[in-house]
Amino acid sequence: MPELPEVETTARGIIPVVRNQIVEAVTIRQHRLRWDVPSSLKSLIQNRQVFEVARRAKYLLLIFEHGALLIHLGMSGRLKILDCGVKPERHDHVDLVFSSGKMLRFNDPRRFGSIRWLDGNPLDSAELSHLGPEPFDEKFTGKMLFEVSRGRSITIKSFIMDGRVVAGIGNIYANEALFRSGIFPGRQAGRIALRRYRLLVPNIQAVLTEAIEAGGTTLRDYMAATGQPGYFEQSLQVYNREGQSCIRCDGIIRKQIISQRATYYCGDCQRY
DNA sequence: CTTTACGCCTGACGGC
DNA sequence: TGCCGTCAGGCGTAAA
Repeated sequence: MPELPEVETTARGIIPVVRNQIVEAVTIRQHRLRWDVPSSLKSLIQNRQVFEVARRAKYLLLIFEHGALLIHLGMSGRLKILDCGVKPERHDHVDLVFSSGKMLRFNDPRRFGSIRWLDGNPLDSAELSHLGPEPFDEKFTGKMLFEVSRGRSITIKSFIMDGRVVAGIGNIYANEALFRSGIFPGRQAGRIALRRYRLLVPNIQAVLTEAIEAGGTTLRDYMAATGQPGYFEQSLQVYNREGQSCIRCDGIIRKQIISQRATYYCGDCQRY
């Protein structure tokens, strides 16, 4: 499900309910997520205060004084804000109940998501320290992408979806940013010129910003923690538009599998 | 080192 | 109506 804009929307949605709140209770109905939910979770966070909510790549962080809860939504995960006492539904795996009477509930049908505990400063953890810059970080520039890509034969689409290069770009927004930049997704990253990377970076930032402002993209089951769907689907220019006409030229949107992932592009304005 | 293929899971959908 | 194959927004790991 969620890429950076959806995780960011979720983070913003839970801040009013979670920040500065004390964890009163923890319920784990299903331990088996992508990684096992630690059985020590309750003793780690009960009666402790969340003092900040953050996002890094597609991870959500509930930051405590002594460590952080690292939440990943995988493909189908979501968080729900509810009043405590609401009966659980199918795939409601973990509840965090706060002393305010509100509850954060993790639901994930496919269980590709995860909830892990990180001791100490989360940014120093093995889980996060290998990540590249955030797309809005000043270190993320066309020049940087150009330099890091020299000698790489990987496709440009896989390259920008690699979290070690830049954090948080998933399949939908990789497709959209490459379309906006007129770059063929299957082109080798090492064979793209500096001026084209200088075009790509602001286009990545623009599509992510617009998607965040629209509350994300709801294709199947994505919902913000507040229960609101995202409205960016209607702004998608290539994703899921196979066979339809290009919004910019007379071309037709094609679909091709690149690096095992559905890839959409205009056959006319993304030639190389 | 880089690149690719493959699971981990459930549910929705289309074809027969 | 039901069965079966395919596909889905992520990502770590193993293998090449």
